[in-house]
Amino acid sequence: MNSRDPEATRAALLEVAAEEFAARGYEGASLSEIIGKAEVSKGGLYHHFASKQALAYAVFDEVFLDIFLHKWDQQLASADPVQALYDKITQFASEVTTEMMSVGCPMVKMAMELGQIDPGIRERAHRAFSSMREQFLSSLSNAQKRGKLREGADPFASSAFIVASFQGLSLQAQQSGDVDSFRAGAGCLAEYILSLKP
Amino acid sequence: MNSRDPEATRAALLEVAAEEFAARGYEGASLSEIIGKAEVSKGGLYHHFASKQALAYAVFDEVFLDIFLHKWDQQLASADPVQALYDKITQFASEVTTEMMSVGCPMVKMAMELGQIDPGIRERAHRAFSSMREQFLSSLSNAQKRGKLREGADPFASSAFIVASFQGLSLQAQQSGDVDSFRAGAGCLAEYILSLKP
DNA sequence: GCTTAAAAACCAATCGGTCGGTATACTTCC
DNA sequence: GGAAGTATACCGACCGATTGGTTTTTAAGC
Repeated sequence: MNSRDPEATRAALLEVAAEEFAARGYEGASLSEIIGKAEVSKGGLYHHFASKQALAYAVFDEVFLDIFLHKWDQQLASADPVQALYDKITQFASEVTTEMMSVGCPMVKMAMELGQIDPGIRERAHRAFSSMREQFLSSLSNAQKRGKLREGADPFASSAFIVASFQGLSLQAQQSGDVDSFRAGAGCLAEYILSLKP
Repeated sequence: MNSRDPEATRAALLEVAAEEFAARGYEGASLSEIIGKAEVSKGGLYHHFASKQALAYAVFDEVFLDIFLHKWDQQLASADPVQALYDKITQFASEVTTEMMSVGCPMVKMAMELGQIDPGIRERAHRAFSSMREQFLSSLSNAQKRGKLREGADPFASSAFIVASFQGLSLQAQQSGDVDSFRAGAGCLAEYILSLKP
């Protein structure tokens, strides 16, 4: 990586760092390992990032956050988001394998490890969840206006519940490794979503 | 702590280690810090625990697991567990404060950090979730026999869903710090639980 | 030729872990 | 019951390795 291409160098560092942080956590990840895999020297890393913390912030903002915030884009943009969410979840539940479950969301993992310690991460996590909730709220509110969501349903509450439930199911699946209970639980969630239809 | 009381020494180490692991994570916690707060020497620690990993296993088994597995004891042992769960969740949602939300379950945190890396932790987490699911399943199945759970309900699926949803809500609350959306989400969960009544 | 990306050597601090040794307690034997 | 021997509990100096981070040097590109 001595081809003097700053953007490529930065991107390589960001990519490898994201892998390492996701796999070993913030404290567990070592800069030596990162620069080794990215084939960048120590000086190169510290030219682009002021500290390990700054690197983590960049990974959070530029890698993890994107994955997190665009997970439901397609469903929420649909003309009938309730139906789209139902379809996606039932489909996902039927296709899921043990390997898929073991991954987990890197954003959540980093927020969990550092949220209590690092105000910067806490703030970022807060913003991320707020954004996702707003996405759902906006989509479901519009759906309600178009008559695609039951009149009595509370879009705000439903948003919070759906997001949290899915996250909980994923987390439990990841830590438990039990496909059957994930499928069963996801079935209940799908059922709940269906109950939101008019 | 040179009063030669092995059990007390061990207990002190376990207690402090639990705090440190919960606050800073496994990698973030330092043995020097732990022995400092517990007022035990390095040799004392390594007399009781073979390694940092062994200490973490002990904390998991003897501290975190208990908290995790007995959280719903009272509700599940009730004559009408569905109603008891509903009551507990609505009560909790109404009483919850920002400080309470920021804690999070230490077992889940440790499982999240080490589950992908350490087979011992992965196995323990798997057992923990299985146990909790079995607790719910057994309680709900019995309730169904006694006519306290709707005939058409699936105790297995409902167990998985309730546990996962509550975990997801807690996690989102912890990372987001938003009391309102937790309350709203918990309201939906309570509503779902109520729908399981005959 | 000046700026800047990247490399390389280097730093103090801290990490988990080891080890020789000491003080206390429990057994054993006379 | 007291001496001797053994096991346990604990101490703290020390270890090599590694950590995140800094400084110095090299070299590429407008």
